Amino acid sequence: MKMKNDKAQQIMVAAAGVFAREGFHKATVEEIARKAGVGKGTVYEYFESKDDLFRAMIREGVQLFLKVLAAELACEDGVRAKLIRFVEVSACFLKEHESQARFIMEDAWGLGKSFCQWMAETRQELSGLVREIIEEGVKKGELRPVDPDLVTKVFTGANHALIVSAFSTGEYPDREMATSLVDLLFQGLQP
Amino acid sequence: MKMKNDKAQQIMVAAAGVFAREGFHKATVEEIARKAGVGKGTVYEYFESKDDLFRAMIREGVQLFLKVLAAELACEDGVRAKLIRFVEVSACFLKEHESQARFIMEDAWGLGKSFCQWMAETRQELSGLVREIIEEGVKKGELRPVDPDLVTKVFTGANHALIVSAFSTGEYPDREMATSLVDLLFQGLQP
Amino acid sequence: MKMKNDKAQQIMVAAAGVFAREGFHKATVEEIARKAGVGKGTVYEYFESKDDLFRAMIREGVQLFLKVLAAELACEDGVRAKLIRFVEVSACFLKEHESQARFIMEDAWGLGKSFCQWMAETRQELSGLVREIIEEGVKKGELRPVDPDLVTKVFTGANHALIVSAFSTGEYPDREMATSLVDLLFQGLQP
Amino acid sequence: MKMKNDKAQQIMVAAAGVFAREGFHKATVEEIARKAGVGKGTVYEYFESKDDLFRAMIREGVQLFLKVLAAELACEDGVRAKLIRFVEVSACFLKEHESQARFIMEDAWGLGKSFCQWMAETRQELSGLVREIIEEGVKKGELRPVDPDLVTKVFTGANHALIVSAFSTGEYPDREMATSLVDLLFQGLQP
DNA sequence: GATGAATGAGTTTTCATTCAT
DNA sequence: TATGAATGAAAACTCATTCAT
Repeated sequence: MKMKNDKAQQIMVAAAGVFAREGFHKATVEEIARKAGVGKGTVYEYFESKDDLFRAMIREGVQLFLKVLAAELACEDGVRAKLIRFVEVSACFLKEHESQARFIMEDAWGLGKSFCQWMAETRQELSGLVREIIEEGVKKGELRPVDPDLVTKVFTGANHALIVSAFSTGEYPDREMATSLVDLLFQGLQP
Repeated sequence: MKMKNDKAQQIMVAAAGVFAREGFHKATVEEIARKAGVGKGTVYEYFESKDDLFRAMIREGVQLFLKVLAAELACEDGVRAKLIRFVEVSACFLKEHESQARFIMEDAWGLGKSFCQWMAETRQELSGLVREIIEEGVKKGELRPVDPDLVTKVFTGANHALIVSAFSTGEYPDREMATSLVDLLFQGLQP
Repeated sequence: MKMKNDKAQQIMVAAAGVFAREGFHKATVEEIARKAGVGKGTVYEYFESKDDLFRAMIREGVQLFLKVLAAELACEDGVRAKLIRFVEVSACFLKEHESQARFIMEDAWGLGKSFCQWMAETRQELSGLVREIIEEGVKKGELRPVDPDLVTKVFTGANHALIVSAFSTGEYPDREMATSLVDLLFQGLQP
Repeated sequence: MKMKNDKAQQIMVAAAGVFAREGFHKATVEEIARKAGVGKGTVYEYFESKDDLFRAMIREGVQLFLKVLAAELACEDGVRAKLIRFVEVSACFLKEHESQARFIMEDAWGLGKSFCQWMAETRQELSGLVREIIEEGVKKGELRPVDPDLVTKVFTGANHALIVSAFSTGEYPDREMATSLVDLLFQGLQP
C-alpha cells in the first residue's frame, strides 16, 4: 500500500540531501532524480515543480518534527520540564535530520518574497507549540502573567540560535545546556 | 571628493533595494544598474561579479550597523542599560535600513554553502559586541558567573526573533519591549 | 541505428559550414543549432562547449581524411606513385569537404595558444603518413639517403601551399600538376 | 621628427606581443595600451579599431621583412644562391621577430573570411619575390622552362613548413639546412 | 593630444520543464 | 506510469569604442 507515497518520499529524501548540500538554486532536478534513482520526468509526476518539491520536502520535515515534539512534550509535566524537553528534542531531532533541519531553522529570503512568507507561516506552527506551553503555564499560575508572545519569541529565538550555532560547530545542546538555558529564562518568569 | 566611492555606494544602495525585493537570484544586474542610473558595465567596473556586489553590500551594511551600535553602547553604563540599548538600537536601525537589514539578520543558505559560511562569520562580529558586554558584566560582578557564550546566543537569538518577526508584522520593538526582554533575562543573570 | 551519432554528426556538419563561413568567433552556437535544425540546448547535450564542438568537428574531418588517404595510398606501389596519389587525393578530398578542410590545412592561432598546439599535434598525424612513405623509400633504396624529416616538411609544405592557394583560386591540383610537383622533388631524391 | 609615427610604432610593438601570446580575440585593447605605456584612448588616436591595429601591425612586419629580404637577395648572384639566402634570411628574420612572424606565416581564418583574404593578398607580395627569382632564372636559362607558379608555391610552401615547424621546436633552419632544401628542389629544376 | 570611466550590444551557457515513446 | 532527449528563455559577463575632461 501507499506505493505512490513511497516514491514521493524517496524523492523528497534525495532532494533534502541535494538541497542542503548545494542550496536551492544550485541544486538541479536532474541530480535529485539521479540520487532518488528515478528519471527526471518522474519527479514531475509527483511534484508540480522544483519549488513545489522544495515546499513539500520542508512541510514533510516540519510535520514530522511537530509530531515528534508534540508527543515528547505530552510526556512531560510542568512548564520547566516541557521547555527543557523542547530544547533537547529540537537538538536531537535536528541533529539526526540535519539536511532537512537547515530549511526549518534558517531563513531563505534568497528564494523570493512569497517563499519567505510561506516559510514564516510554516515556522509559526512551531512557535505555536511553545506559546501553548507558556499560556498554559500562566493560566495554571506556574508563571507570572507575562506576555506569552514575547516569551515565545525569546525562547524560540534562543533555541534557534543554539541550533544554528550547532550547525557550524557540531556541538548540539545536551540536557545540561538545555537546563541552563531554560533556567536562565525561568527565573525571570516565576511568579 | 570621493567620487569613486560615491558611485560604488550608489550601486550598493540600488542593489540593496533590488536584492531585498527580489531575492538574490531573481535580482538581475541589469535592474540594479538601471535603478542605480548607470550602465550594466559600470557595475562590473566597481564589483567583480554579482556575488561580489552582494557581499560588498552586506559588509557595508554590517559595518555601518556595528559602528552605530558601538557608538550608542559606549554612551550607556552597566550591563542592563547596554543590553536594553542594544535591542532598541537594533530595532531602530533595522527599521530604517530594512532592505539591507534582512541580509544581516536572515540566513541565506539558498546561496550556497560557502556563502552561508561567509555570512556566519560576518554575523559573528555582531555577537562579539554582546559577548563583550556579558563578559565585562561577569568580571565586574554585575552578573553571576554564567557561560558568556550561552548568554550571548540566548540574547542575540531572542533579539533576532524579535526583529525578524517585526519584518512581517511591522511592529518593531520599542523601549518598553526592549526593557521587558532584557529584564526577563536579567533576573536569571543576577548574582 | 546509431541515432545518437547521427545527431552529433548533423550538428558537426552544420558547424563546419558556419565556422568556415564566419570564422570561429563570429560563428554563433545559435546559428549552428538553427542550421542543424535543433535547439540551442541540444548542441550542449552532445558537446561540452563551443570549443569542444569545434575540436570534435576537426577531429572528425581529420580522421576521415586520414582514413581515405591511407586506403588510397595502400593501393599504390612505389614512392613516386604514392606521393602523386597523396597530392591528388588531398586535392580531391579537400575540394569536396572544403569547409572542414580549411581547418585541417590552415593554422588558427587566432583561437589561442593551447588550441594551436592541439591543431599542430593533430596535423602531425598527417605528416606521419608522408614520413612513412619517405622512410620506406629510403630503406628500399628507391630514394637516396635523405633526411626524412626535411623531405616530409618540404613535401607537405608544398602540398599545403597548393591546396591553400586553391582555396582562393578554385584551381585544385589535378593529376598532371600532382605529377609535376612530385617529379620536381623526385629528381632531387633519386639515388 | 616623426613623433607621431613613434607612438604608433610603440603601440604596434606592444600589440604584436600581446596578439602573439593571446590570439586576436583574447587580446584586449586595454592590455595592449598598458604594455605600450599609453592610455586606451590613445590607441584609437592612431588606429581606427582593433582590426585596423592588427592589420597595420602585420603590414608593418611584412613590409620590414620584404625590405630586408629584397636587400639581402640583391647581394646574391644566381637562382640557387638567392633561394638559399631566401631560406636563411626568412629563418633569421622570423627568429628575431617571432611574435610578428606568426601572423605573416600562419593563417588566421578564425578572424573571418575578409580578414583571411586580406592576409592572403598580403602574403602574395612575399611569394612575388620568389616568383621573380624563378622567372628570371628561367629567362636566363639557369632553370629549365618550368611553371614559375608551381615552383614558387612549392618553394614557399616548403619554406613555410620549415619555419612553422621551427616555431614549435625552436630549431630554425641554418645555412646547411637551407642548402639541403634548395638543392633538393634545384636538381629538378636544372636544364 | 591624451586619457580612462562609462557604456551596452552581443554571446555562451544553464536547467526547469515538456512530451513522444 | 516512467523516462530522458530536446528545448529555449533568461542572465552573467566581456570588451571595443566613445567622449567629456
